[in-house]
Amino acid sequence: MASPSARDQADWSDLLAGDRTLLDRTSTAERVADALRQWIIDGRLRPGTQLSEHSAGKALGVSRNTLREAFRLLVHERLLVHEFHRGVFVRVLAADDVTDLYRTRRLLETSAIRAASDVPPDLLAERLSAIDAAITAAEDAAFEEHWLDVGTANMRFHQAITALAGSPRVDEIMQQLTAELRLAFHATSALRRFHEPYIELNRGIARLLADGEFGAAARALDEYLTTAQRQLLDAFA
Amino acid sequence: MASPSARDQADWSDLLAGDRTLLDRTSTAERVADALRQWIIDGRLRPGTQLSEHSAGKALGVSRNTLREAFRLLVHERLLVHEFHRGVFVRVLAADDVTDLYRTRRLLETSAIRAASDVPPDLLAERLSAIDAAITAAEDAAFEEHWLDVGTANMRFHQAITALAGSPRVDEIMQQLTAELRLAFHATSALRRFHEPYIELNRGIARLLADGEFGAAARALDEYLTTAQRQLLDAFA
DNA sequence: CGGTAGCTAGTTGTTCAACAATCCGACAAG
DNA sequence: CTTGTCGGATTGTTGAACAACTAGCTACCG
Repeated sequence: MASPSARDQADWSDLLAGDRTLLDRTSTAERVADALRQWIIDGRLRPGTQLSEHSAGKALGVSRNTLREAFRLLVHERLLVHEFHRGVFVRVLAADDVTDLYRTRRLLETSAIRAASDVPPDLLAERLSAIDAAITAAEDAAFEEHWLDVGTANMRFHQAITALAGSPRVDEIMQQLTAELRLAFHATSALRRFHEPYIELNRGIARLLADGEFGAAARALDEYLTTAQRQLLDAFA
Repeated sequence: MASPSARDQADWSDLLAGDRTLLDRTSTAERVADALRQWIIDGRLRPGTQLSEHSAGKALGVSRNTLREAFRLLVHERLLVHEFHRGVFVRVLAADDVTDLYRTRRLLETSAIRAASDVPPDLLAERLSAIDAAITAAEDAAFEEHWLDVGTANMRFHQAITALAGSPRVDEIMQQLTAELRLAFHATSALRRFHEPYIELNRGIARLLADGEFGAAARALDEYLTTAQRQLLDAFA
């Protein structure tokens, strides 16, 4: 018990416990849901598309029951809508949805920034570097003119912002919101014009955060999101 | 088209469209999920209980597949946990979960209060009256010594607080958080001592809101939640 | 010509039965 | 006390079957 080898074994079990969740997640329905989610996020499945159980099941090589379980998961994430006795469709966002998505984002992101003032310095530095990494990734992708990747990196910037709150639940909520937002982005064809100008604004906000100007950063982000929302709503009409 | 009967028909279709969502929600899996959710929230299913597919399916009179769909829904709401090849269990909250739940609540509720300053007066009055109604319900239930109902009314108070943000998504997030919180409450046997003292504090916050003192109300709620969190964490040990 | 009722074909909702994969406890061996 | 092995029980997944429903077509009637 007090021997060195016992101590090693305790360390092993801790490490294994951390990985267990990753190894266990091999359910067929979840993998199907992962694939569908990726297809929707990438825009390979356009909003409004109907996913028939028979053809989708045959295409993916899974049974109807398994596929229905996967559908349920994505319906709960709001990526699909389920109409009783009619089928499931890739969600089509309405203008109201965009408004509410941005309202929720604004609330979460600005609160997370304000909560950052209570974070211990070492943790804060770690989270700020995650924000910087996302911006750098966006800059690199813009240089190579991969506008879809720019969008992905921008999303990761905003997720890193909410991660300042240090809450797993808030992180998951934000992840779901960003996936939902992709549905809106696919409505705008000009991805470049939509994503490119925000990289610089993101850099500015990161600078304010690095200087500890949390209030100013929150205000800047609030204004920023209002602009983005308006631009996206315009593209809807 | 312009005849009175055509107008009547238009009115009918509007009315029917409003009810359709209620009538359509007759999926067996969802009704099963509703029943299970209620049992968990009421404490009839204690945290840690395993729900075997066979016995639960026989008890509810539904097939295994339908039951599994219902399980998926509740797993996604974090009321159940699913362990691969082992089964589903009523969630057992850890201290970390309670901490994170309160962190998220604090973020959402205080932000919603701060957002209330931008709400038009007539809408604001409506939402404030919903808050008052919840407090009154709690007072009545306390008078009759129905402590479970006091807890329910208190939850509704907090949901009414977040409703100040005016966002359907925030409302849904909060509803899920409160359901999850019930799991924690069932760990404390002394429901009365836990819920009763907060009624008066709620009333005080409502008064601040009615006076337009949003900043003070947010600060009071923040402190309040910190106290409640500590009390709940103590009950966990 | 316009609209309505009924019919048909195809899809979804739900159940059932079967088999494979996995977990769990018990028991035996070192 | 740990390690292997085995058998029963539970879950994961599939396929088929039937009921319930939707949508589009047709024929009929005014």
